[in-house]
Amino acid sequence: MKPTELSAKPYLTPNEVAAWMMVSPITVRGWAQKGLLQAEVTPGGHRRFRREEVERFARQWNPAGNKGPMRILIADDDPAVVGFLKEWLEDERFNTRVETAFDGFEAGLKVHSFVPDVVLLDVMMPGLKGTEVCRQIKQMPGNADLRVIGLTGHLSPDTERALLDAGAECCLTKPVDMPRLLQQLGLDA
Amino acid sequence: MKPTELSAKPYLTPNEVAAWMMVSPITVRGWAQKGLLQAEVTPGGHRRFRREEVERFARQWNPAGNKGPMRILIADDDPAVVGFLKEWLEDERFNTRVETAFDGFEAGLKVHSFVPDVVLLDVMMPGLKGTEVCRQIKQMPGNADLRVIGLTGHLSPDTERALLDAGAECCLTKPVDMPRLLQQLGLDA
DNA sequence: AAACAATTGGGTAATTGGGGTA
DNA sequence: GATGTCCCAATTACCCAATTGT
Repeated sequence: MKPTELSAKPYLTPNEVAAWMMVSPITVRGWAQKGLLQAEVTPGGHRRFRREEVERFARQWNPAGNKGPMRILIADDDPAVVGFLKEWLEDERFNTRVETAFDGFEAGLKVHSFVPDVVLLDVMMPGLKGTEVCRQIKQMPGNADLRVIGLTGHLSPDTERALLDAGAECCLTKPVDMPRLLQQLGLDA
Repeated sequence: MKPTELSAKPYLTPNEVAAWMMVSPITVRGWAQKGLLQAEVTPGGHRRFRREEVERFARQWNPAGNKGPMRILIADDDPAVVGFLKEWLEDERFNTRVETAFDGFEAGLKVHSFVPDVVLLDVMMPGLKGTEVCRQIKQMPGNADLRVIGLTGHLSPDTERALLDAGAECCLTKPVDMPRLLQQLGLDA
């Protein structure tokens, strides 16, 4: 029997995480205790880390020197809009990773699990206030650099100002002018 | 052998239990030897574990923590309901930490940032489908043990069944019968 | 039925893990 | 903020013979 098919196990021990992150096991323990890194617990009280969670954590603590694909989260309740944007943005010419959210809850979850660089946010999603969402994102420690681009059908000067005040980078109208969006994202180079 | 038709078989082998509990088979053997985990025995002396028994054993060590306050996230767009629940649940007699979310996005964020043991979820929040939210929570790595208790004004058998299927623990009607809720949470002991 | 690979049990030694504190 | 150390419990590795499933 092969003792270590490390890539096969769906979970990692603290030691394995420590080795991967090039830190001491004690540090990993600290992360877990502070809730920064989510852990499962064996009946005996030892921690086990799911691979996905470790990867998420690694991404989160990385963005300092980040290279790699631009991570884009599209949050809109209209599947047509989402599909359209996703189609454009996943073009092979760009170096992007695209994730979608069709309601506010999913968007909130994925801000943490996907750790996007940019959020394309429908500011008129049912049950949500775009400005509030924007403010909440920016308010979270570590998310200050997360870019937010608002999308809306009817853009009044008031709502736009409110959005920008809340920390949004800009606000575009639907239907989306893709060249404009690509330029804003910096994908037109 | 097939990957895992875990939910089909009535009993589990030591290896399967080990994978489930994120532990090595040897550890499972240890649990069985100490009598912590009850086992059947084949004619040849190999152990077989009944599903119910393994679940019992797993829950014995996990449920809402043997240590620390119970972390409760209240997700409801009605400030009156939230305030009422928060007031009750923060009673000093209980060992609780209560956090609130007034829309789906905030709820999604706080599932990760607050890391609740239980979510009290208004299943009729604007822009949200309670069953979807529930499913998304359960689907996330590490959140399998997160309890979800639905709250709704009008509880139809259909919506209740859908919620339970999605992984909710139960569904209560508003106005909330607090003794009932406390009992469900396990705070009435 | 017979062969074969994978799994399991038993026992002991070695390693790892958690918590608290420096 | 990350790490070292101590104590003690939980988990794992390694030995080989027996059982299981195909």
